[in-house]
Amino acid sequence: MESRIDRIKKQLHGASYKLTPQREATVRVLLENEEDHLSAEDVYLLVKEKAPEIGLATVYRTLELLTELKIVDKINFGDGVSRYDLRQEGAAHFHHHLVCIECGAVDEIQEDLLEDVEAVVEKRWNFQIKDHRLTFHGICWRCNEKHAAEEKNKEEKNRE
Amino acid sequence: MESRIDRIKKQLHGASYKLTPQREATVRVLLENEEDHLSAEDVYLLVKEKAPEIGLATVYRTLELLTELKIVDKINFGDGVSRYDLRQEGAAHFHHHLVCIECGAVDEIQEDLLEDVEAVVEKRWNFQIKDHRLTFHGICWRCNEKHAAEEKNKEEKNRE
DNA sequence: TTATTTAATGATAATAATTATCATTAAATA
DNA sequence: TATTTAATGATAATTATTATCATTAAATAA
Ligand SMILES: [Mn+2]
Ligand SMILES: [Mn+2]
Ligand SMILES: [Zn+2]
Ligand SMILES: [Zn+2]
Repeated sequence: MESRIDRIKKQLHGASYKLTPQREATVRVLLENEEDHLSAEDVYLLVKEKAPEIGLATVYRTLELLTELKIVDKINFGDGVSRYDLRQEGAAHFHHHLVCIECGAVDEIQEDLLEDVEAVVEKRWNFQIKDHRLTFHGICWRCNEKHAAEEKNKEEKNRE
Repeated sequence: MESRIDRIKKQLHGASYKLTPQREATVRVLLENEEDHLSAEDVYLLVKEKAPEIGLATVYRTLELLTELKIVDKINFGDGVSRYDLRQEGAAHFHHHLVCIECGAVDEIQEDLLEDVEAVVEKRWNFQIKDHRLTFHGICWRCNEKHAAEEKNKEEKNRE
């Protein structure tokens, strides 16, 4: 974890930026909530708990900077706010997302899965792919299981 | 074209909405600019040319309605505005996009390409896919060709 | 038809996310 | 130490979108 911070520090230095206390606090919040998809406001509130003097503008600026350096990815799930997602270290591409239209959960797919598709796109459309965004909208495994259980229950009642 | 409007009219009626003159004017603008990716404001300005009395709120409402009925898809390319895209008639899923990071062009891929990936996601993640968004970011064929031409030019100069 | 209810519209106010501004502070450098 | 530069925090400005509400159009009932 500390090493992760160190590596991010080096990435910043490499682009001649400093890891100021505010920036570090922001990065820590992102690391501590890696599985979430926080908005700038979300990050701001969490950072404030540990560094109450920080300003919202600084959080926006830091998130913008981290996006520029491809340390985080900015993503929009269509709810009117941008969300920020730590990129897996060394990942060539952004990971994929599963958005549940029933419960709102957002799950992640770290596997690439797109290698073949990208090969086709690069060749057939002569498009040099640098990154991508792939989001599936549908019903998550939790909701699916819940429905299956309900279904089973109903059948049992019917048999009585 | 007229038949396309008629079918949309029927879709609206099927959900007990009317195709009012304002709604029709909005749909026509979308049909006439099918290859574009217009924002609500863009649509508003274009509709105004033919139906100057229309209000911005009505355009927003119409676009929302059309999205609900899956006649258009709402998409966000990360530039802070929602864009509206007519769905291909009878298409199960939204088409894909190629966003050029050099010239800003947005091209479309109508082919599915994701069948295999979706089969994997449905099975391995027990996720019931209803729709998706897939956008590639990179360098478009026009910019690629331009670079190739420049490269060739430079080589020729060198040989002299 | 005319009266009445309902749906849709247009103008505009309100909201909310993001960006810009600017004075202040911290850090780096001379 | 003095000076330049980078970063910050407060807050104003901007902008896309949504909410409100009076008015109009359409559908329906009488
Ligand atoms: Mn994610
Ligand atoms: Mn499109
Ligand atoms: Zn769910
Ligand atoms: Zn291009």
